[in-house]
Amino acid sequence: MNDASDHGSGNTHKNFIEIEIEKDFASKQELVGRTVYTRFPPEPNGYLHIGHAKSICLNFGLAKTYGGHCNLRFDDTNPTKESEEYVNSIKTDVNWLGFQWDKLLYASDYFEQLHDWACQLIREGIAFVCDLNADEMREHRGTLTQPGRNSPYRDRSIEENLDLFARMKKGEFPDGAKTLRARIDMTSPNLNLRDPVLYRIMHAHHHRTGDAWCIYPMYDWAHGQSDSIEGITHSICTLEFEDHRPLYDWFCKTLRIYHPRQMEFARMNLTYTVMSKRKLLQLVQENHVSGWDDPRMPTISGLRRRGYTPESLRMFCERIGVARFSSTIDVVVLEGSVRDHLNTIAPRFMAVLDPIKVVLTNYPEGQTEWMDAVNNPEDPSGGSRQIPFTRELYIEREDFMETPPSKFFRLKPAGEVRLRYGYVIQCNEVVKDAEGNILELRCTFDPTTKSGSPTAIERKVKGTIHWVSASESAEVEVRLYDRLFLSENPEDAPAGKTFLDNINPNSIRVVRAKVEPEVAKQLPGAKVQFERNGYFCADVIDSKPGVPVYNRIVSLKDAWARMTTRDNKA
RNA sequence: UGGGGCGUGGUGUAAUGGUAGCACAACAGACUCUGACUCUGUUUGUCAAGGUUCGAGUCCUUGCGCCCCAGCCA
Repeated sequence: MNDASDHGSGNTHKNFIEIEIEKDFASKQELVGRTVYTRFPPEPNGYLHIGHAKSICLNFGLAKTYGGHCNLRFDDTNPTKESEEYVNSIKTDVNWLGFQWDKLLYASDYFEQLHDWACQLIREGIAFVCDLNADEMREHRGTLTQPGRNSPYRDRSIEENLDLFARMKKGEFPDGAKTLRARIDMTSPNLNLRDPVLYRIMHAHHHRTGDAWCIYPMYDWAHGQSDSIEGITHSICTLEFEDHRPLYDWFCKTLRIYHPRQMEFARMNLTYTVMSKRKLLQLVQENHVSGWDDPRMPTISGLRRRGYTPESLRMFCERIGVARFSSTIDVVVLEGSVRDHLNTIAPRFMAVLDPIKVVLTNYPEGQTEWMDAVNNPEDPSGGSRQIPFTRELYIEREDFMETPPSKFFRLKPAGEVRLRYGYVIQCNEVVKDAEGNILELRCTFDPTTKSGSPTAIERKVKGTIHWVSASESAEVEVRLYDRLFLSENPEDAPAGKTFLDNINPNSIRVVRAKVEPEVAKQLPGAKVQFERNGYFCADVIDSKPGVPVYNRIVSLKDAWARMTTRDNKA
């Protein structure tokens, strides 16, 4: 067995699941000669989100760590909520995250077997057909503090149960008319054991089995047995299924079939977003976002479109760890992960998001110099490119201040700043309109300071800013995304309000940016860094050939912004 | 308030009963033609109270707090 400690990215200790797995393999007779077998079992009733990524990384990661296998199994036992669209999106997302399943399976593959096992239980007198309707059943179930009462149909004969169940299967009864239940214990303090429903009648078309069935197994009746059939050694799920484990165990034991071990871990919460399927659906349906893959959504498809890489998501899952404590992860951990990955791979470009014109009064009109610029300082093999330098340029509006604070290293009246890969310039004049708005900055450049020249090296200036030629640049649409919600926990809204009231009205800002020519040539999906701004991704949907539209994935860390906001607060 | 879980710095996550560590964040400094990256350093923690023990985050007792369960959803 391999050592679980080598996951990379710093996290060298084992989590509690790995520890338990190792104990099991060291001590359990039935595991001798076997390897770890896990499964990722989504219901295809929606799009996967970052919380699922944690489960995917865990299940597939365990298999990889221990040289075992992991299946992708769709828990498709409720045809009214499921569709092939979701099946396909889930397959895409799992693969995109970088994982290959051993087998692609469906709970519906086992419908026949599950049905046979149900008949077995009936024949053994431990399952019965119940005529109680939903309301009556709820009433008989009791409450958290009061025991339930036996169904009046609990003691039907085996023959009658067999007959009734067969007729349920044949379609003789309408939806809801009858259920098949296990005879366990209506007084159990665990509500899951109070004669749970095994089958319900649903005259619904299933996306895989069509109209072959009109009775469908419940989750509890399907899940453990599916694990068992597949030879899953460790069935890993989230904490809310903990109360179901006694049932899971009871079914395996009662059916006398291979018995996987269910283990639960805490699902993740993320600050500044919502994760429940219902709320995500609501955001989509009420058009608060453009769709499941809106770049502001915490869905895998949204993060992918935003520009997150599989590597960054895996790194994130590694960093947050696995435990049984319901934690809330600060979204900065997610943002930090994508920064760390993109820093190593993203080519650098210059882009001015909020341009202000600079005229170099001593620079020849009509002249263009091609300046050499490094593509990625983190990647020596990345090479370099040429950027046009001209008399008229754009710089970022916030890189100039007329009356700056003391630590402001950028351009100011009579001050000097280096233009990255260009020259050192000095600001001589601020041209304004009648209202006092700055129209342009008139500056002079120092010809001895050309980037890369020997004379440039001696010249030290505190600040370096990015720029783009006014005449030799392109213009692109850039979408500046911010967090979708204003509050850390959008769900805790004041009385009478909902999470929707916490939506950030400025979660997207669209600008036209001036960019160096190369930026306009990037292909959809390209991930780049706009120097001193952030990481950006050419949108896969809205970019057209030769006309990319950029999404801001995440800004760069900004010590200056931190410093200024802190001073303002003080 | 029946049952099941869970409480370790700001956020996560470790620690056969034996020096409370790691990551992220923050802060300070160094470096810097990205106020990025990198490097160095620093701050901050065992829910509480008792008990057992030479020694308790870990074991025991009591209390407090949080999460999950009353679908013919998963």
